[in-house]
Amino acid sequence: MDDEATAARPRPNLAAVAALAGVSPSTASLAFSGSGPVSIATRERVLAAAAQLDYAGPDPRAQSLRRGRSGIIGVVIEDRLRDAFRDPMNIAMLDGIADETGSLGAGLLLLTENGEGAASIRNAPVDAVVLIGCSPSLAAQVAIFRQRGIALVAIEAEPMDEVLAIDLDNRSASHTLARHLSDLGHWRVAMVTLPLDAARTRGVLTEAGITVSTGYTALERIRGVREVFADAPGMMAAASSIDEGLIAGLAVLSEPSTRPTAVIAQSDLLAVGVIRAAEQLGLVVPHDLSIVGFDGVKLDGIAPYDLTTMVQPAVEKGRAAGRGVIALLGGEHPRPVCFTSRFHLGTTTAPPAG
Amino acid sequence: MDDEATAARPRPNLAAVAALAGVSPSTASLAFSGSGPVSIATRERVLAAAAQLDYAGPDPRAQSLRRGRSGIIGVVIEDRLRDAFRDPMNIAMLDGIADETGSLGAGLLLLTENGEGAASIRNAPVDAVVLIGCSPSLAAQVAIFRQRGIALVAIEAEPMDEVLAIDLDNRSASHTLARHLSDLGHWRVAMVTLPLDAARTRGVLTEAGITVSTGYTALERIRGVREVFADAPGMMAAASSIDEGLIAGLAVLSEPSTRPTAVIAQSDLLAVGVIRAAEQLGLVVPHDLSIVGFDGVKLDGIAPYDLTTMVQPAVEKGRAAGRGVIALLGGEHPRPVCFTSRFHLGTTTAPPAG
DNA sequence: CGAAGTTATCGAATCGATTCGATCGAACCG
DNA sequence: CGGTTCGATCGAATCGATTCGATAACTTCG
Repeated sequence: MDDEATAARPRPNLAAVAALAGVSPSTASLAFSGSGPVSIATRERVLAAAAQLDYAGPDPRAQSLRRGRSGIIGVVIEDRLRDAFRDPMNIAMLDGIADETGSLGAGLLLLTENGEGAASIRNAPVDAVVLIGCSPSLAAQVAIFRQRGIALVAIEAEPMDEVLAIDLDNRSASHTLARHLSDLGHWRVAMVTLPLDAARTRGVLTEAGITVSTGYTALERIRGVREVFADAPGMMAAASSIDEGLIAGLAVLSEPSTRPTAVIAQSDLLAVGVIRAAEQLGLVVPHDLSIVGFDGVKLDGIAPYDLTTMVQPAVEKGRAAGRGVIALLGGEHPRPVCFTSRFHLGTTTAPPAG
Repeated sequence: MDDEATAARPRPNLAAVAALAGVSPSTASLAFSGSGPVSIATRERVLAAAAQLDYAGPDPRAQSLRRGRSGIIGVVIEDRLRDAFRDPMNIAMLDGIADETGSLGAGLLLLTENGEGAASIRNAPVDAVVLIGCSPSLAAQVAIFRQRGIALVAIEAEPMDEVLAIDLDNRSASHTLARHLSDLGHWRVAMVTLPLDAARTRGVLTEAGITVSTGYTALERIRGVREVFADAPGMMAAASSIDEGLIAGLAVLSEPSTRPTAVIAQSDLLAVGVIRAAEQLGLVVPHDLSIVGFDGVKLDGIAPYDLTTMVQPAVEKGRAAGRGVIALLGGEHPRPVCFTSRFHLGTTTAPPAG
């Protein structure tokens, strides 16, 4: 009964509508798309026939085959959505992309690179792809998309051929932060970094680890710091989150003899975690320990700190990526963009106590 | 030069590969899909030809037309991604959906219902759609998808025909919280609710507002509370966030003469905001004011409270929705699911002071 | 050695719409 | 009044793959 009701009602197609309206399929198509000369009477007849048949409009699958465009933009996210969306910067970028590409029609397709997700990278019917953040298998992904002839935009990734780069001044921004601490008189400075490799290994930052790293953003930020503090040690976090900042912060601060007077965290969330760690160890910020972050996340609701940080235009980065996608699809050759971060002096930095 | 390089390289299709390999397109298709008897020699010849032409595999657009399936699952999100993803529950659900539907192939397509997004609802090449949370235009959306013959799953929405419901025990869970406060001796209890209408109106909860409301979850939670406190007043927030909780909290608590002894916030984030409001007004939680939330968000990193709340299985809800999608696409008739929340006694509730 | 049964391959129809070029009729102009 | 032009409509090809039924070759068994 139920099955019959469902199965016995095959979706009508444009040809059926055209037949009922007494016109050819081509005319019916014209009537729907609005492009091309169709008399008002005919159009209304077609629309009436469509209504009578409960026709929902042209099948997007057929359209995308014929037009060679699906209207879908892919966004490649790291393994788990949960992890990716924990970082407010990623959400902001996604929002910016959605803002600009909304007019294209279909929407944003979330693609993950893990396991069975590889299939999604190979099979997704996307017109263009935005690569958010750096991924271990970035090169492999880019190769696949290139072979498929799909337009590519990468946010904060190493420059690559045929990939439109949307970059951030990670290195000089980090330099600015380091310089700020240096100016205050700090010289024992440690870093808490974003993940450097695919495995998101926690632990001490080593030169070997840097060499094989695939984390472009993290690397650039390290380089910026080391332009000022050439030997600054570091601790790698497994993600950009408060929890991870706490873990890394405890590791960095727990040993009093090697305790730095300032910590440069590669994200605001990590910085908040480091502050927590400091508090747990009885250190007063900024008296005993200066802390800087990166991103400019609004912490109003999250933590009662005014963090010294570099504010980056995350939504704007997403918008630029979205505009880049549109330009590429329009056959243009947009130029790469590099955004600059703005220094924000908060209350978490001060001259070293000693 | 560049244009020539790009334009002069039309993507090869399966027919071209077949021609080069000296077989028919049908055989080449068999060789790629692996379904059907193809001799090893032939398959290798086809694959070699594909490699030679730099063929990236069957075009997903053509496949989806032929097969009638795109492998894409749509997820309808409220207006702005930013707003939707501010709520950890939504992220958790999305993650659960992704978990279960990952095997389907293409990925999750984010659909928004605003302005031009309406086009995306009408045109998205999706096989099924998960409606997350309640939307003002839910009925209209459902009508469109139904007409298009797209399988529907709704998380926490009013029961509708041909829509698989994944529900939560919002009413009885809220009853439990209210009962908890009642048992402690509270009788002047106020609510801070999730948005009740499309406009996300802030302000005093009115009976008229309840009547025209489209916010299923918010309504159910109100009903649960009013089973215990029949006349409990409320303040509507514009979103589930700490900021909004602060605003609503200040509104509820600022007038000492009408100040409640307990506040039932409809989400943990709202509850944290209300606690902030209480602190700003010099009230001590839980001595001067008891506060309960809803959701069971991990606040470890966000706020130093152990909130009394109902813990809901958000990821599991998403998983159930994902399984529902798969079942529906498999032609099954899955039964609706209703999850239950678990009471968590924290340190934000106590008997009233007076 | 011929009938029955496999196995590999091919042809052609099909999915549903778009679009270019052709056609037909009517209005317009000299 | 005949030729031209413009507008509306139609036919047919096309997008790229999948899949069913047919065919051919080849094995197996009586």
